[in-house]
Amino acid sequence: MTLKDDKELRELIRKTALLNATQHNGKAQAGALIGKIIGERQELKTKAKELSALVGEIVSEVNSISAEEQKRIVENEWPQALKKEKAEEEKHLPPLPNADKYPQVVTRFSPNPDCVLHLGSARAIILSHEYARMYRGKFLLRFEDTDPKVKRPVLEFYDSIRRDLSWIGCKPDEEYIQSDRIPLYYEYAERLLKDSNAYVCTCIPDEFRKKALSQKPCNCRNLPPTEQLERWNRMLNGGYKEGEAVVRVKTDLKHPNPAVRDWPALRIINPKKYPHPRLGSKYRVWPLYNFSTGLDDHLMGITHIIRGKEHLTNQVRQEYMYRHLCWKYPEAIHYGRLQITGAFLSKSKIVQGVREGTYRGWDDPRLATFVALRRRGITPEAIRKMIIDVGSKPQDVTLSWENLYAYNRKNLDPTSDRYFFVSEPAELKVQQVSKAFHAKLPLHPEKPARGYREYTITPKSSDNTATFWISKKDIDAAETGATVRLMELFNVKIESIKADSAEASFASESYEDARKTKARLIHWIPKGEAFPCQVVMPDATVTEGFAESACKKLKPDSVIQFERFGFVRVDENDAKLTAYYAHK
RNA sequence: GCUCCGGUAGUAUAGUCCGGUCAAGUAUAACGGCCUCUCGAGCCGUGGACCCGGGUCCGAAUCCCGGCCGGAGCACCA
Repeated sequence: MTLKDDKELRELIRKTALLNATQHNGKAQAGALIGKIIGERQELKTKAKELSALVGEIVSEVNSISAEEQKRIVENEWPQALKKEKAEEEKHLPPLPNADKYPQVVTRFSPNPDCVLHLGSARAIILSHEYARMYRGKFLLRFEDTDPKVKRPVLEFYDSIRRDLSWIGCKPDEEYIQSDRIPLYYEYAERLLKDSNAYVCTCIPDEFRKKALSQKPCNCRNLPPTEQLERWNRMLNGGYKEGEAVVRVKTDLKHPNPAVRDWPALRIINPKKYPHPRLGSKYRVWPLYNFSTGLDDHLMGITHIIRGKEHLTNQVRQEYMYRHLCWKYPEAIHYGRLQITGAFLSKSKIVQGVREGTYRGWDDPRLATFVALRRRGITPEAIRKMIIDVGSKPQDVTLSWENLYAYNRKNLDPTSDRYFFVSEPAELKVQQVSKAFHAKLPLHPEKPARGYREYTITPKSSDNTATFWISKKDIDAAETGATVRLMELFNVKIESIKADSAEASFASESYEDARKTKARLIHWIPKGEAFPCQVVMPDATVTEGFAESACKKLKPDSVIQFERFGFVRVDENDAKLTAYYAHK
């Protein structure tokens, strides 16, 4: 039977075409239809050409019908089909490669303790931790502190990293410090030397580089193991000085990437001149990154390495060593660089800025360090969610703060109490207040159970006036003669405006009046109920003003919303309230 | 220069491996409206993208080739 005679198929095409046409201004498109039809009836794949002709025929029939008529037919014959369905799904991480080949997934985060943690490290941390959790595996912390000279570790950062990790919700299951494992690295160095898989190179670096570039071995490479071990001992006992000898792991000298050829594994650092912050002058031979990391990843049973793509060639280098030792290289995921608009995410810039005093400290609001984000009231959940959404792709990403704020707002909005903060206070004097008013302001607009702040406004008996603090911004926006509502209190009519103050008269009490006239709603603080407050903004400038007196009882670290101003985190609260601005 | 990697709306992401129900989904931002005693939240709606050029194919975001753009590595750093 040819397709042309297949009644059922013709009907399917007609239905699909009509549906398609009603969705696209009365004109169905043959290409899209063929896709849909084949999607539903895979067996037609081989007859695509024939099908294409048939679809073309039916489509021109359908397209010649008017749009109204098409719609009528569809509504009559397939009323169900017009309904749109929306599938909602929670985003999770894609599966890890070959996770089922290992008895347990083990991931690691391995920082050099030479700086505090920042958003740039968040990807390695959160993805490694999240994957470990997803597969009920283990997440290890490993301090890579084997360079006492160029990237010297600093004692305070071991602890700050532990704290930051636990704040972000990624507590490690185990912790290792590489500087405690030096004898282990020595053992493997000897083994590689003994097996002629490594050699002690005493060439001056430039000379070696020339040889390597021309794919030739240097004179040290082929010396016998006994000689290598003798040289090794000389490295250890001081027979060579810093820079005079280095252990190299043998690779392929013909490897297309010169950077891979016979890479250095251990070198000498003058222990007197460059003592290690933890161990002092105990060692003079220190492993280099590829050696210690490569060994540890295997020895600690790491199954999945998640790190930046700058490490791609390091994997190639390390794989040579793995072959020498007959080990299998773990799965490795290399993600792209992460930036956030306007912030420096490089350790060197952060360290330099703090040291030079450009920033006030590691938690300066201009920085994207964890401590700075924490101080501003950015929640760990928001950061985690954002990083998980970004995932582990090899593309570079530039995040915008707005994005982070949106995640954070979702966390903060339901839990933050509301208060009034008057920035750059200006005086508002209201006349003709004939009686005392009682204002009851909810702490949260959607959750009355959270309670209220209450203020009684009693006019001065001599002239029936009441005086408030309001923001200069609201004074600037006010117009003489206009009505303004003091939120949850009463409406006033603006009589006169000066630079730093305004006068008004009582207009009415009901909220309905304000709605009818579309009066602006502004926040206020009764004179006498003002509590000095400063808000440190994200650019480190300070906005001075008054918080309402109910804020006196706020505890440091709580995050609140100053209405019509933004979310802030209470930083200090004694004679004066100091808050850090998070975002609108 | 050499060696690698990557390019989907302003931003981020889904889809790419294995071509078809993708005239491209989602979030956020923008815009408009509704709701709300906050400029917050919520709800509804609108606009917005497959880097470019060829090729294969009935059919390409997806496969192939070329180009362009971006990034990383090329340390006795991690």
